[in-house]
Amino acid sequence: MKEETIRKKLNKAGLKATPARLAILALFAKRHTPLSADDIAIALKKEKIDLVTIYRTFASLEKAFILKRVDLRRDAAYFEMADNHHHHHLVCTECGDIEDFELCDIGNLSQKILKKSSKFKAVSDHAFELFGLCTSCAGK
Amino acid sequence: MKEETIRKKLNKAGLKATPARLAILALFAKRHTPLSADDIAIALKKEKIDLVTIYRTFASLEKAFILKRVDLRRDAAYFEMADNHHHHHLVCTECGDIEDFELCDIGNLSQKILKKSSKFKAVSDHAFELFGLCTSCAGK
DNA sequence: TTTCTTGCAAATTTTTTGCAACTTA
DNA sequence: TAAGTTGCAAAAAATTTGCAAGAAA
Repeated sequence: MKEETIRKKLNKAGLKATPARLAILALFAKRHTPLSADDIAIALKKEKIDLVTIYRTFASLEKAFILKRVDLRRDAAYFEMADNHHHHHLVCTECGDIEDFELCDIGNLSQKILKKSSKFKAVSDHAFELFGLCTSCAGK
Repeated sequence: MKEETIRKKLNKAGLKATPARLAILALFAKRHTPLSADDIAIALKKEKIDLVTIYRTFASLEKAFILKRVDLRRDAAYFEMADNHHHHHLVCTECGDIEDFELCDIGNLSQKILKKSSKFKAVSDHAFELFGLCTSCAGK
């Protein structure tokens, strides 16, 4: 993703295009896998971005729907670009390896569920991840 | 759930039926909502179960498939009885309120996804939660 | 009695807050 | 310049570890 695109995105959200945000978003755009605060600190150690800044960036970009949280059942919080083509993850419970998949019928499903619900009025997002064994871990 | 049932479950898993485990599982059986370590410590404060014990109980019961982890996008880890009728959650992003739903086609879906996968051999579990607004928060 | 569990203290790890200095628009 | 951001230090919260004492099978 071009820096210009990222700047526009931030702008539209009313967020300033600071070096930290640009670097973090560029990293998310380059890597197509969920990243934790620590992952980012390590990958951008040359840029020396404070962990606090990374956490605050997560918070502001999540609120702006630029990043989205991904549940990997790990210790730390993971995020991903929100605008990538809609997809979810197969997660290996043994080695943590991740594969994306796009097949996701959940838009329909969630409308059905919402209709049946007595307490909910709207659904804005969903978590959908599959946990299992990758070929190499299953072989062991 | 009767204590006898719980004892059997633990037994079958090769785990000892200690007071802490019995109390924790009884609580999970009574409340039908996901609970964090803290929730349990508070609910069972009369029993004075150490937080460390609760975390260790989570670990052993999760491994034994007696408890399962639930992703609520909160700060702490939440668990639930694993054997309850299969269900998932609508989670209000505003107030945290939870409603269960049972409609879940994911068994089929995950087989389809697995077939298409190049790296995965088996899927043993899935996370599927919907995030949105409950009626009362949507009204605000 | 043997093995598994617990509690306590202490350490780690993850995430958040306060505040002054500094950038971006 | 005004509003939003960052880094640093410190705190808070969540989770884990070591070890000796205690309980279950």
